[in-house]
Formats: sequence, structure tokens, C-alpha cells
Amino acid sequence: MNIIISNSSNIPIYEQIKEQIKSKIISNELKAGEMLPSIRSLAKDLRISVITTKNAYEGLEQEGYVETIAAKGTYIANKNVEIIREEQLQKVENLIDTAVSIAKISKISKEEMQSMLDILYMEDK
Amino acid sequence: MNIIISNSSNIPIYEQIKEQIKSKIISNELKAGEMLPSIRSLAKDLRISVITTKNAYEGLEQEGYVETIAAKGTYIANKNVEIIREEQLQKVENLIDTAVSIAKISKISKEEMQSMLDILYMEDK
DNA sequence: TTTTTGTGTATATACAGTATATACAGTTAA
DNA sequence: TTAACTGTATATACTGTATATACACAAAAA
Repeated sequence: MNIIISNSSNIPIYEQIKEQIKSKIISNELKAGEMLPSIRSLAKDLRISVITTKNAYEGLEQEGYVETIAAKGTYIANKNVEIIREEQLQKVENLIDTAVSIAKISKISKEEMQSMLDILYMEDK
Repeated sequence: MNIIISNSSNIPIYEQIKEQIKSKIISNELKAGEMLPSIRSLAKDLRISVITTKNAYEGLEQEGYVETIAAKGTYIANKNVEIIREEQLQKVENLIDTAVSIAKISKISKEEMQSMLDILYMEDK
């Protein structure tokens, strides 16, 4: 499944999993109707507890990204593309807003921020 | 002391206090040598436990923003202005970096991000 | 049909982070 | 010396995150 987790991170493991799966759904690497790896197989892969993978899938379900059928599996849901894009736009805006707040207190200019944006956007990730 | 805390936030109270005092130090509203409110008076003001204010002050001490003398008080330390600025620049860069990563996955253009930056920087905060 | 294997679910448990009240100990000024 | 102020330490509780293990249902293999 190509998910990378860090145990030393302060972000909970289930959150890391959630975010990475979300990214794959948004970028269409995972398509509606596809089945996710079972909580067991993913747990084995990542060498963590099934409870933790379940926790991640539960979160995705609550946000409408997947649907779970007991004893069968967890599947990518049909979620409105426009709504997802709006959510992501909101996230980006919140991050920039926080950055701007810090910048203003520390007298970091808009030009400095713009050049950071230019450089970071160029890099391939 | 003009600190605002939110109990409903997912950010711990001691963190909220820490960050707001840091901002006041960085913006020079609080100057080297000045005494912070005592952990008790601040706790009373904010209607929280002294342990929580102590926790906040401890964090500030570990990062070198303040110095505490038992039975006397906690004072703003002399911290190198350039180092603080570097730390803040690093924070801003990390936020923009995260924003860019999300943007790329969701096909949000650099132009869209630039206009967010323009608008958010204009607003007075 | 029965068994086996693969799903997700529920329970009991542990540990770390955050927060509390309350008792303790040193400093300073009345 | 006493009173009023500092920060410190202890015992306790609640919540979030994570674990192992037992349970229950579905589907394919025997």
C-alpha cells in the first residue's frame, strides 16, 4: 500500500495513515469502489496493531472518504470532487493564514514569503 | 497580561499561553529583564491551575525565552534577536511547505496561493 | 454441507500527556 | 517575627493513543 509512518512523530499513527490515504484518494491514485487493504494486512505491513489501522479507517469513514462493510472490507466512497477541493483549499488557506500571522509579528515581509512560495512550489515532490 | 485561552481548542492550554507570551517577546511588547506575572496571579486571571501556568513558563525557560528564580519570579531573558528571527522564518517556511504539498496534490495553482497570501497579508491583525 | 480463511468488531489493558488541588519551601517587606 | 508574596513537589484523575486477544460474520475451499 506504500504508506510510510514515523513512530517518533508527534502526529498519531492513525492520523498519518488517514492523511496519506486521503492524499491518494484526492490525487485519484485510489479510485471510487476500490477496496483498501484489510485492517489486518495493513497492520502487518506497518508492524502496528489492527486497532490502529481500524482507527484510521474509522476516521476516513466519518469524513466520508470510505465505506466499511463488516466482514467484507473497506471501500473508497464516491465523494463529491468539488467538496474535496473546497476542503483542501480551506486547509491551504488556514496554513497560509497562520504563516502570515507569525510573519507579521516577526516583521517578515510579504516579499520574503512570496519567494519562499516560489522556491517551494518549484521543487518536485 | 492580556492572554486569551480557549478550553475547547485541541491545543493544550499551556501551549496557548507559551505561544502568546513568545509573540509578546518577539514583538518586543515584553522586554528583557521584565518580570512575568506570577504563576499564581496568571492562573487566577485565567481561572486555571498553577501547574498549568508553571508548565507554560517551564517550556519558555527550556527554549531560552525566560529565566526563573525560585521564590522570586520569572523574567524575560536576553535572547539573541537574530536567532529568534531565524526560528520564526523556519516556522513560516514549514507552514508554506505544508501548504504547497497539499496544493500540489489537489491541483491548486501557485497563482491561487499567491492571491491568498496577498489578501491575508493585507488584512490587519 | 462443513471447514478454513479472510473480513471487521469489541473488550480489557497500559502508557503518556494534560490538568487539577493542595501541601511545601524560600524571599522580601511590614 | 510575621505576613504576603514567589516558585516547587506530590498525589490524583481524565483523555487520547496504542496494544493483544477474543469474538462474529462472509465467502471460498474441501
